[in-house]
Amino acid sequence: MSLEETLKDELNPEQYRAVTTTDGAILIIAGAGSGKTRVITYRIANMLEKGIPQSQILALTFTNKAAKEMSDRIRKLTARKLQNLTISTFHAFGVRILRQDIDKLGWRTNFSIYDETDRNALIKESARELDFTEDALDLYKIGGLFSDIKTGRKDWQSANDGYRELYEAYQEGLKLYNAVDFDDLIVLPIQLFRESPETLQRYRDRYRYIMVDEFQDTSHQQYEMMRLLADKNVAVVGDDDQSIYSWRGADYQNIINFEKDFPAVQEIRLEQNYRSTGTILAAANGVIKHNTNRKDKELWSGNGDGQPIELFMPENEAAEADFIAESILSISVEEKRTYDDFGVLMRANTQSRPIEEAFLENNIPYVMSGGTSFFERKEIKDIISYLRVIANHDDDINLLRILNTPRRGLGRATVEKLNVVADRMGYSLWEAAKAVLEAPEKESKLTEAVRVNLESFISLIEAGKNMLSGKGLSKKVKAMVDEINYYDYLISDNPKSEKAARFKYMNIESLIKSMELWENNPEHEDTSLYAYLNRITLLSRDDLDDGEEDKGKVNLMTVHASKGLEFPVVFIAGAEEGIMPHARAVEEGGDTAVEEERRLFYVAVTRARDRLLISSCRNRRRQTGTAECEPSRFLDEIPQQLVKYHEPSKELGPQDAHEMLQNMLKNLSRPRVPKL
DNA sequence: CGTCTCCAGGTTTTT
DNA sequence: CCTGGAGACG
Repeated sequence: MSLEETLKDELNPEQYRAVTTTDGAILIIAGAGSGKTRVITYRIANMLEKGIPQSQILALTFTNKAAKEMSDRIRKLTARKLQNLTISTFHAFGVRILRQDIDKLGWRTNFSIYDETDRNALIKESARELDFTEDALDLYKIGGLFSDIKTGRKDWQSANDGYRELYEAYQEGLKLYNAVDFDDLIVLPIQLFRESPETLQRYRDRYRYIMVDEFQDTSHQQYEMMRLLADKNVAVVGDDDQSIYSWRGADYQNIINFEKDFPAVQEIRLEQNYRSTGTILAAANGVIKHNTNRKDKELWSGNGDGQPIELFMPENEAAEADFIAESILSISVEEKRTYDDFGVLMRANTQSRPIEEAFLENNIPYVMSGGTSFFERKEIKDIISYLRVIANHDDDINLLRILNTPRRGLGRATVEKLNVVADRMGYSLWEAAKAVLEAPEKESKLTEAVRVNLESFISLIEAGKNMLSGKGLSKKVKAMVDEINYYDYLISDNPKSEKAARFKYMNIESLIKSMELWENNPEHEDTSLYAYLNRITLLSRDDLDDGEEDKGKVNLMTVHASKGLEFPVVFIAGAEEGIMPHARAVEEGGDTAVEEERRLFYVAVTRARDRLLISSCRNRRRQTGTAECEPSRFLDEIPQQLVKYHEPSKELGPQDAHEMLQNMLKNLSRPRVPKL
């Protein structure tokens, strides 16, 4: 069947129009489950089929996961190699631009990208230099303020002016260390485009067709970046009801801006839901209509009613976790489902622990996506820091991190000495270290031991230049990890538990493993250290390329991470006041925040295809002990006839439940994990 | 001068 | 639980 026939066959009239309208500006309002991903992928496949070169197409997404999913699907659909097609997150696209052209803004192209941890370290460092009083330092708040300032969400006002000097020091630090932060990945390309029209024109000439997914989640800055790039063929896809990133600057008013900036825009609305049962959809509609500030629309479904939504009220989070594990085991048998048919959604990463424990106990394979990123782990950050410093010697923040990790006798006093030189000369620490070592003995004032240690550190980093080009990055990294005796360091650093040390070492091994997979993937042409680092900073753990390993496992994730995904069976864990809506959001943001929390709940509900199970604990452990919980207000907004309540099964303690499960397991013939 | 040990405090969501 | 900081110790 030709693609044309496939399109006619598989798409409804609106979808068909969205797919085949390739020229001009298009706004696609796509409700949950309305086949949005399908429309986007078919649209791109169709463009390729029509002979538009891959290189002219740019698709911008919000998460790496979405980008990956999109290119996987297009690859399947077209059976082509997609070497020149650009499907990327806004941030990754920003990196790409900066890697090419950041020299025009005064950085060097081997710049480092600072994540939250690095940024905090830099703020702390800057504060120290300015003699900021320690108690005035709430890094969380200051980081947020700096981000708001940088992206133009806030101006300096009397209330904030106290931090102005610190902000300027922070900015100077970034430049001195040849580093940029996450906001810069969007802000600097815009600045570049403004200051260098030729550069902008180059990109405009190249990307003739632009598409933006999850448009409701774009920030003003991201919108601006898109607007500058877009010539006339630009399609944006979004759903105001699924806008859940306003805390990060997302503003679905961009939809209105879009209509203003591209007056000839055609609007296409996709309101038929293909995903969920009528019951689930009715619940979702019932909830979302409590929001006042939205485009009025109602999704409809041709699917049957399906089963009622099931609501459980477990005693506490451990019982909740047991309930989820138990249900997965029984449903997978009764309905012959594989583990990857299940999605377990939660509001916050903190909820994952008991659930993971229950999965482990019951031998349920699972993947946890998002969450404390793999790359935030100390041991991983340490190794990556080495790589960053090898790529960019002037990266003080990462240099400070590894200078004495593992211990090599270069402590506070040495750093202080180097800092003095660095400050006086306007050097980075690396330059300062080199200068101090080259200076005559008297000048340097370093003890002989320190001198030797510093020299060997420097030659270690310089030896790393063999990673900059050529092949076998993973091998070289492994050799370096051995060379610095990182495993011994882990053991001495975790004296209580050799197990912990080994676990951390295994994390490093899986990092190296993923590196190996990455460099052996024929689609990745550039496998230099730079290319690797570019990619890594913007990734979270679930983006790690571990091949097919994640297939056939239960999906555990935050609601935020679940956007754009669907599962035949969905659990929503922790549907309690204080969690959903989150107490913090209610405190800080009032009604608007509750509306966003409601959209979040709406997103969670609409992930489900066939079955939706919601649990609301009656008690939950807090830092300070156990607190009683009330069911989430959103539960009351689900029409009651759709819900089947389950009384808490008090008599069945964890012990009994465990026994019951063991019995069940014995009776099962093994292969529940699907063959790949 | 560097390292070790103990203690407090912390997490909403992500690039 | 895990990280980071302060202060004691070698």
